[in-house]
Parts: sequence; C-alpha cells; structure tokens
Amino acid sequence: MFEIIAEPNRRAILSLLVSSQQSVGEIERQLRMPQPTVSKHLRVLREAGFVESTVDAQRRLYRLKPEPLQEVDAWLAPFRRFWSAHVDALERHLDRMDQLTQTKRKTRRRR
Amino acid sequence: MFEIIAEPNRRAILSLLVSSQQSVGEIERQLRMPQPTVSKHLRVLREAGFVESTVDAQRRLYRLKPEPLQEVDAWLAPFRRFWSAHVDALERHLDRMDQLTQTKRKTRRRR
DNA sequence: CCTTTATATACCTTGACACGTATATGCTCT
DNA sequence: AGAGCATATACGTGTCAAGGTATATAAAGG
Repeated sequence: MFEIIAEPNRRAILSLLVSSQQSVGEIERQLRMPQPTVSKHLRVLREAGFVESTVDAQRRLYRLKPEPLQEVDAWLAPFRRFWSAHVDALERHLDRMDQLTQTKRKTRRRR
Repeated sequence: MFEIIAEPNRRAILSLLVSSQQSVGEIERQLRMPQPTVSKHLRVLREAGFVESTVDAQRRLYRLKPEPLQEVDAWLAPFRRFWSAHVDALERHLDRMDQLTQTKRKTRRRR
C-alpha cells in the first residue's frame, strides 16, 4: 500500500483522478507521460485496489476507490494524536509563560 | 517522504516512537531487528526529519518529529474530501430509496 | 588504561522496480 | 475486411535501496 503511493507518477495519477474519472489518454496528455508508463502504473494501482476501470468503447475510464487511501489515513491516526498532544503541550507551556509574565507586563495573550 | 514510510521496518520504528522516545538498543530488542539495520533506518528517518536524537551518555535517544507525517496527512486531505463526498452521495441515495419505499411499508430508516 | 557497552559506518551482494522500445490486443468506422 | 486509434503487455536494461557481515568510533566503569 505504502509502496504504491511512494511512486511520484502514481501519486500524480491519483491526484488527477480525485477530481473526476479519466481515460488513459487523458492522463497521458495531462501528465506528459508515455502511454505504456501510464498503463503500467494504472495496472499496479488497479491491482492494489486504488482505482477501478470501466470500458467505454476503445477507452478505459479509471476512477478512484477510497479504501486503500482510507487505510493510509487510519495508519496516520496515532500520529495525529501524537502531534495534537504536542500542540496542547505547547499551548499549556505558553499559558504558563503567560502566567509568569503577566505580573510584569500587564498584557495577556489572546486565546 | 513517501519513500521513507514505504519501508515496513521504518514504519515499525515510527509506531514505536509514537508512545515515547527510545534508545537504539530498546528499538533493536522490541523489533527483533539487527542493530546496524536499526541504525541505518534511524539515519534515514533522521535525515528526512521524521525523528531527532539526543545524546544520553553512550546511548542516543530518538523521538518523533511531527512535520513530515503532517505533510503526508496534508497530501491526503483532497482524498478525504473525495471519500466523504461519496459517503454523502450514498446517504442521499439511501434516503431517496427510503422516500420511495416508505409509502409501501410504513417503517422508516433511522437517521 | 583496558574492557565492555552502545551506536555508527563501510563494503558487498542481491533483488525489485521503473523506464524505454517494440509489439500485441481489441474496438470502431468505412 | 482493413485501417486507424486506444490500451495493454513483453522484454531487456540500469539503478537504487535493503540486508548481512565486519569494523570503526566513542563513552563508561573497573
């Protein structure tokens, strides 16, 4: 999963698809990427469940599937807790600084 | 950035550090990973700004830095919008189904 | 000082993967 | 049926990164 989105071209493709579905040719043109490259990355993305495709005559329309990226999001959850805890700690620290300094200069930090 | 967290051992190290700072040896033991491997991954993580270290006698204590993972989180933002839009669409769809069926059977989906 | 402990680095080998080029598959339209 | 377009796949090549083993650096303690 993480290996998949480690590849810059694949991330570019995913970012393209977030707005709407696209054919291979459209992706190829917008990203200025040789067609076999696009097809191969799409294959990887499809097999990993990041995208799915439907047939439209000779074209294939690719669109995003949410699940894998949601798992990435889920993996990030503990870290989000970590850094928001840090912001809290920083705020408490600043508040304490505030307590200490407000006796000297009579201004107060806004909340 | 994405390349960094694509490596499973590095993700394991990051997950360890989310609870509290750890020395190289502690990481080595908890993850059952040879020491040079740990050191090399920590170097990569440090140079990419995912962790920082302080010296404690012969030990080095490594702790998380939030910024890089926050950037990953930021990259995910558009996709979060994408899939919550989809949940919304699904809900609207179910509500419409509800409208259509409630005339036949007199029960109503709970909100 | 010398040994032990903790961590970092050097070197080598191996495997995976991304790319380019060429070619195959498949659909459409005349 | 044949030409042309859209997409997929096959193959050969180069690069890079991870792992293992050995060794270097450095601090602690007797």
